[in-house]
Amino acid sequence: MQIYNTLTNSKEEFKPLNNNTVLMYVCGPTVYDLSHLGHARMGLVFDIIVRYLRYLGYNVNYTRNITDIDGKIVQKAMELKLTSEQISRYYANAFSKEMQALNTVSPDLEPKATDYLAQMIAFIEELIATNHAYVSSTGDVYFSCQTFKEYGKLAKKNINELLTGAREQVRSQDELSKYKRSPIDFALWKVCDIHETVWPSPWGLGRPGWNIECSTMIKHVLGETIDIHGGGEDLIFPHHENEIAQSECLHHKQLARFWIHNNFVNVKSQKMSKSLGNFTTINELLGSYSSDTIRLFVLQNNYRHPVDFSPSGLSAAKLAINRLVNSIQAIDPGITWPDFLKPKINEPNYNKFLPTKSQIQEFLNTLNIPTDFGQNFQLEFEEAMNNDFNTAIAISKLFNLSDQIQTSPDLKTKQNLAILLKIYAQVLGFTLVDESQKVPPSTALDLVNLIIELRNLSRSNKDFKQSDYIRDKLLSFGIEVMDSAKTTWKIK
RNA sequence: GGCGGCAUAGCCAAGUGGUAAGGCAGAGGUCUGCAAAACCUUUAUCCCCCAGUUCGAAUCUGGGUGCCGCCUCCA
Repeated sequence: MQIYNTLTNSKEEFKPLNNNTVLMYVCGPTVYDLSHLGHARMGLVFDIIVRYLRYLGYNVNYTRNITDIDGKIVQKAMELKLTSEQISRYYANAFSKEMQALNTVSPDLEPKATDYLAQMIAFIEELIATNHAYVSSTGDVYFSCQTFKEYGKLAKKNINELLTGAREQVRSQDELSKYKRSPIDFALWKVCDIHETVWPSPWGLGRPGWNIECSTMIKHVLGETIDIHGGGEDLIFPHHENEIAQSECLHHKQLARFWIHNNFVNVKSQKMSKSLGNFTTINELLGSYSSDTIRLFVLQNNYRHPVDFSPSGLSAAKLAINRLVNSIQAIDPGITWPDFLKPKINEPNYNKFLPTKSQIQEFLNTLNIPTDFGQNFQLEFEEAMNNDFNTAIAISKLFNLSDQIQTSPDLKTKQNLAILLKIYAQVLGFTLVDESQKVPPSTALDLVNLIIELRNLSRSNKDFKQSDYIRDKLLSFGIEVMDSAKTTWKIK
């Protein structure tokens, strides 16, 4: 299994530190607004990583934090005259629902910054005690970047260049830099006096800096060294760089062995972002496209390359998904699925128990799948995924399989290959639910009216045999028809 | 300015030394009372430009052009 590591800018063989257990932490959302496609991409990329690692048999501890301390949350709360907690709870909830609607596996742990204040303060105190941090004349606490000689190793930045860059650029921060020993030092604790959302600390009322929460929660939830740390590419600098600095200064241990970063969703080759206002929310998207469609659209691209958002791209993905859904119809409806493959969508956390390779293999052995094709398929699928999660190739194998199903002359082969397709689509998180015959309520109303109209046509033709048949049939569906001057109906 | 990335058919996109995956659109066909859907077949002598290394390059090296991201909150 090769994974591209941002730390070394190269693909490396992945092995967890401790046997079979993978400790994985992903930077989650700051909950102050609805999420957009870009957040969905982050969710989907790490969803695939968790799914596939579990498929390989790893015991993955998937932790994704919720940032519920942030100036933007405070600002929104003031605008709406609500508390920060109300705002963050609302949007954390919305995010969780959206991620579920996208059929992503839920994190095992979802720590919130507000639950780790004491630990953050202790963390900062230790950094001060070891001279990696200092209290400025304003009372704010800063991390002293120059005490960490490896500062810049993740983002490949040279500390001197950062210093010159900062001097030229951050003119608006002149005020601030007077209190910092170095312009690149970042805040660990900021004192402030907005009543609503401040916490007491040895340095006075205030809020923790953004970077300290992840270092602290990783330490307390997962440990001092984790296997995988992930997030969006824009977090590399300064956020992840700063996490490394804080944690490694304190623990003298590597914070994360593999750093995985996903690229962005672009709109007309410009980054989709809140600040540019060119975003489409996940909810809007889910109104027009299924989770499978969105998933295909995202996963057809390499996760380290930008995806260009376009309605035509999504429509293409929608049609493509149809082909897989149609091929699945070849499955014998009488098949008995093993427990681990049964849909358990109504159970909470159903998707945490993902089938492993060996479970799938055991089941496939009971079927009579032509070994030449079936085994090649699995090998090629895994070869693709083992190469830094090359979902584009893995998906193309799904379409190859679909072609095999359609062109195979033998019914049993068709059925078995369709089972193979369904299982491996599931490994990639596709549901392949056939939604083509889902009748929306408004259409149901139109249908009843159409049948009443046709029945009235029979009645006016004095074809009472047919009109009675329709009335009885409708009644058996629970729809009572009443003929007066005008025919009416109601649900009985 | 520094660092990083990208440039492949009409469109999206994988491939990073051995002769171009996959999806959409297009073309032809099967099916069909008509229509639609579905399915099948087919579609790049070539991978931004120039020079070089090599038996062999889209893939490596050097140079150039264009686009994007990070360096400031952002997945």
